Amino acid sequence: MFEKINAYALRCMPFQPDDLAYFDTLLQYKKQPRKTFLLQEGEVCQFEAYILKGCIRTYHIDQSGAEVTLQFAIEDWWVSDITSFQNQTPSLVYIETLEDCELLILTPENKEKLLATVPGFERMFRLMVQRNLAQLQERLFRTISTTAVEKYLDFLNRYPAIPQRVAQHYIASYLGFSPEFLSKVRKKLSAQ
Amino acid sequence: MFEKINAYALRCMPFQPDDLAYFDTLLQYKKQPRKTFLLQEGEVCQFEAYILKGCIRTYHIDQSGAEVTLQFAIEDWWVSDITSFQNQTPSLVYIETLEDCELLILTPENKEKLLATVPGFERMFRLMVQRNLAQLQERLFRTISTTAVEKYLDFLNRYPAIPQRVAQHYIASYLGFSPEFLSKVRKKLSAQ
DNA sequence: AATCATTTTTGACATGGGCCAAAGATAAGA
DNA sequence: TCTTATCTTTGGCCCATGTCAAAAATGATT
Repeated sequence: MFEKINAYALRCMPFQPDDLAYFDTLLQYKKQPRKTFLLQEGEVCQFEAYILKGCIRTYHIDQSGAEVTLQFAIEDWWVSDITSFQNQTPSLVYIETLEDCELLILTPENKEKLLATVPGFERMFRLMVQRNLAQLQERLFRTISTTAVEKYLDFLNRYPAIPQRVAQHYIASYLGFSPEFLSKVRKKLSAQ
Repeated sequence: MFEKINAYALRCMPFQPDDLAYFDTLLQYKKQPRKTFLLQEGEVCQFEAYILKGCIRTYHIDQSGAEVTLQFAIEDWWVSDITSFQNQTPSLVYIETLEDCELLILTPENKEKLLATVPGFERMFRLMVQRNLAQLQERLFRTISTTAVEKYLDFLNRYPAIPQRVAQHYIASYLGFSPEFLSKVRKKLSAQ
């Protein structure tokens, strides 16, 4: 059950076996059925979840009621609303399973214990946030300065596993255009 | 010279006077004239700079040669390319002064010393990154789902001090549209 | 297998915002 | 103060993308 997540940790930092063993004791295994929410807008996020199995989407609903997808996550990724989790403030986003999922959950209390006991984990979580920030920055640049075709091709390159698993209109909402238009983009691309 | 930055630190964490005194010894005062670069694309960022005086812009140049402004920063803000700084990897951005500036510089070595000596500063820098991440997320949502008029009004609200200090076309490049179009947006708004 | 719900595709039409070029306005530097 | 460079405004035209509505395809449930 814990091999994958331990390997993830080791890629961030050379932990000792007993550090990892302790880490594992703080994780709660949880099944979460398809099309259910791990978090809804307004709630305070009480988890960082490592995905053993399944596919999850984080999204925001804007004033006009449209969904904007912030992130897709699959096996070997973490999902959370880190802002809400850290500050214990109400979240702006929904976190929803797109498939039946198996997760390992880290609660705020257990994270605190972990960091107090094995400070090396600070590094792992810092790297995760930093990676997030860097990716988000690049995504902003792309959102502002590339065309729909470029955005879609870039998405396929960057996340080749996702299109096979999630409905196309979710990808449109990630890229920032309408599902109809994504369909037209795809038609255009396949015509060549 | 250090009152403002010490006050900044205290807003993040209740430091002891001698912690702050030590912090101050690690900061290098630096003048930087208007229209010069603190960092250029491809360089590795060797600073986090606290702005005592002046105005700074961080931007990226995309494939087609267009500038996308990532951030404006004025007095009592920090600027850096944190991704490049932490990983010591080449930066994707330019950091340029828009006015004559006075800065307090923290180098990677001094930051390391600081964190080793006063671990409480971890918190300050973590908060800074986190705030950054939260803001960037919200900005992405706005970039995707609001109109040009809404973006501009939101900018005025969020950063009322900026428009008085920076050229309008920089604001356009922050909001993601052409300078001509921003001018038309402003005309439309003033007509009402 | 049949039905119902959800997605995707298509086409017609509307529009927000880009691009270009020229004219005005402002600011910087000598 | 004058000159020159930079920035902003304006107008015209164009195209990328949105919206709406309907049809086709796919998937889920009984």
